[in-house]
Amino acid sequence: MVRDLRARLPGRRITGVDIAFTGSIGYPEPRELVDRVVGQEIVTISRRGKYAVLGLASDDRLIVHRGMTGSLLVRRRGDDLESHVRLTFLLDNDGELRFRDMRKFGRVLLMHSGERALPFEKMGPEPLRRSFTAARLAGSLQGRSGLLKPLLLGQRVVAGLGNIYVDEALFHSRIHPRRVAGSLSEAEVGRLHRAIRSVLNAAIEGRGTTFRSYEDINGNAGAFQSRLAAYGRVGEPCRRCGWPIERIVVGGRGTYFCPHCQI
DNA sequence: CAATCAACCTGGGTGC
DNA sequence: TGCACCCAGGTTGATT
Repeated sequence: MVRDLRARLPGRRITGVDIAFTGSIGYPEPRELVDRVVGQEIVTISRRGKYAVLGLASDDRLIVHRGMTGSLLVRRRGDDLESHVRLTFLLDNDGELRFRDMRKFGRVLLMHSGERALPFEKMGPEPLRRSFTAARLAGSLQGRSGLLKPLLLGQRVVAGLGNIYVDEALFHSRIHPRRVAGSLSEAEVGRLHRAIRSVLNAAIEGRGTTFRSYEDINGNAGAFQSRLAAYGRVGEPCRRCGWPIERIVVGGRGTYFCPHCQI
């Protein structure tokens, strides 16, 4: 999503904001956000964990989290309005950036670059950067008595993993999702580290996973769902050993795994 | 501090 | 058809 936005938005100026649901704005008050955003040029597009960051010429940053069902759409003025569009940023080229979010769990925030961005404060390393090493992962898991999967979902050990990609990473590293985090051997941590990176790289390459509502900035589905090995495949044969994939609940989240391969 | 769990929302699917 | 119930790519704040 960020790569697509980067090809379309830099250089555009925001000429207005239409707010259909104020709850989608997390900070500051809607009035202030509009005042600070209108007239500003979008200069940079970046990402931290699951947050997209739109850098404005004023050094304010628009920070977007899609929640469970959110999407950002780049449309032309007058294009048919999708359902559940909560915010619309009007652009100076007759375009629009629409924030669509059925379940209203997504948020848009505006923070100055000097301001401490709370969502980022306790976030762990970027999984695709060199600073995320197997040794660092091992150090973060060591001594932890909680379950591995909820820890990986917590964004503090490593940023950006959600329920689908955690299940996929655990499948490919052949680790049971109910393992205690601190119990992994060095070899297992190495496999997990490698699997996290390969799964994320493959999912980005596949332009995302459309299991239900994920859509890119043009409204198109991703393609990675066809390459999922565990998530959502309950009852279907494991791609490694043929045993039926099972669904259990771990940390309150639906969890798919192969009870034969994942120890 | 760490772990657990309800709460926030809307809609799709299933079974009776 | 209607209705109850379960499930869903996430995070946070209250409670153990």
